[in-house]
Amino acid sequence: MSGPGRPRSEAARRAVLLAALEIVGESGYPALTMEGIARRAAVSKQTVYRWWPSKAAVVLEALNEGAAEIAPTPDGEDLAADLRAFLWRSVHGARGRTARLLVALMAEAQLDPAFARSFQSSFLAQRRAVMVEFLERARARGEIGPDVDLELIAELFFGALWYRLLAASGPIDRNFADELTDALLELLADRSEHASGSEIESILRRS
Amino acid sequence: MSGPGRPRSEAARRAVLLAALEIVGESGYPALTMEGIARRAAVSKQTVYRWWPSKAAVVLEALNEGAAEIAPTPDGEDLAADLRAFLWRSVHGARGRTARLLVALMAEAQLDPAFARSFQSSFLAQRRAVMVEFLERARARGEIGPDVDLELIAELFFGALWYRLLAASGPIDRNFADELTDALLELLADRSEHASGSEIESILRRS
DNA sequence: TTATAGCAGGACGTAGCGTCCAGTAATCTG
DNA sequence: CAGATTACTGGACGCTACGTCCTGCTATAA
Repeated sequence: MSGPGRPRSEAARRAVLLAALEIVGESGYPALTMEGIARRAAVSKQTVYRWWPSKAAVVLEALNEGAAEIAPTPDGEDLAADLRAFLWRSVHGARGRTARLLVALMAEAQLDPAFARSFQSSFLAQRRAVMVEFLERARARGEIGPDVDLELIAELFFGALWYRLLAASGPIDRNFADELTDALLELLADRSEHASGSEIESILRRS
Repeated sequence: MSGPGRPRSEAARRAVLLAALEIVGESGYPALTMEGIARRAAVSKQTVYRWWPSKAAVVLEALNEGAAEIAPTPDGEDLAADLRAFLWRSVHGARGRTARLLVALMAEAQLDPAFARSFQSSFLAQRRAVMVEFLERARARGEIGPDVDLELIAELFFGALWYRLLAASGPIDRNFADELTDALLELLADRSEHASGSEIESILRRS
């Protein structure tokens, strides 16, 4: 398939990703530099710039590389149990070493518009989509009413999770996941009279 | 009051804060540097380092300077209306120029542990506390049941707001504030049987 | 008047930035 | 095999900001 010319070195690619992870693990993300990556990977600086525009791009690829084995979400027949499992998996996957990478990438996305686009589309939006699809399957089984905004539910969850990560407002543990599960289940229990009543009220109040 | 020696120059202080805001406004936060601040403020670099440890600290002080006139939250007798007003005020205050400052500071907090501490304690925790106190006053009036975790409510709100800011997942407008208001009101409507049932379930499920 | 603290102006070495070049290495096409 | 094409190395480049230091001057309190 690939045209003429020397093919890209897979060894160099892996060495770069590994070096980046090692440096972050040992010295923290702020200490990561393109020069340092090239040195540690024993690779020319030119090669690094050839394939990645910034250190954040390197880290994002390393992260996606490791997170390739995301097992699909198992759906049962009990929304409460399924959601609890789903949220716990998500919360559990945002701890320790991974947590440090996540917050660093989110920070970088705020400072680098080009990286922001790839991070938002190739990571954040993906995660939201997975959750929304999970909820839509439950709705198809009749476990969620038609009047609940599933996008909003997903945003409440990821918002709370990211807030804990970024604001260090509390532990990211099983209890946190359970509290969120209970709250979201309450919102998913579509008591339509109350819900539509509330919407009408808000419309009136706005005028 | 102050001991001997030349007093701190208020003119220099204001010049530094103003210069920082101007540079951010014109060229964006990433273009802000300590050297640039000193140049623009026509102030010695030494003076800047004398009073602020980092550019983020300068911006945080400038932000707090401008946000000094935060009017106290008016409590009425209707939780729904009060909460709607409260959330809208908060959402409205996180837009435009201020939004750019906020995301930059949050980003910096992830990369600079020393700044993270001051940002979390002197800003994020403050905002949460104001909201929790607002909710506690409503609870004291009997508008919120005793079994609702007000800290969690506040975290859901700020989480969603910050997520919109950082992930650019949607517009930060009146409709967004209203959706959040409706969702939180639903959670604040303490239907205790349902809630405690859910908690018991979660305890059983954990064992 | 003297001690004390703040400010201006500039110099310093360090380090990463992002780009460029010349030379070498690996692969496809004819 | 020969030539075209692309990738990788190694080093160099100017640039900019970093954070610290020094000298001399200025403004206030005791």
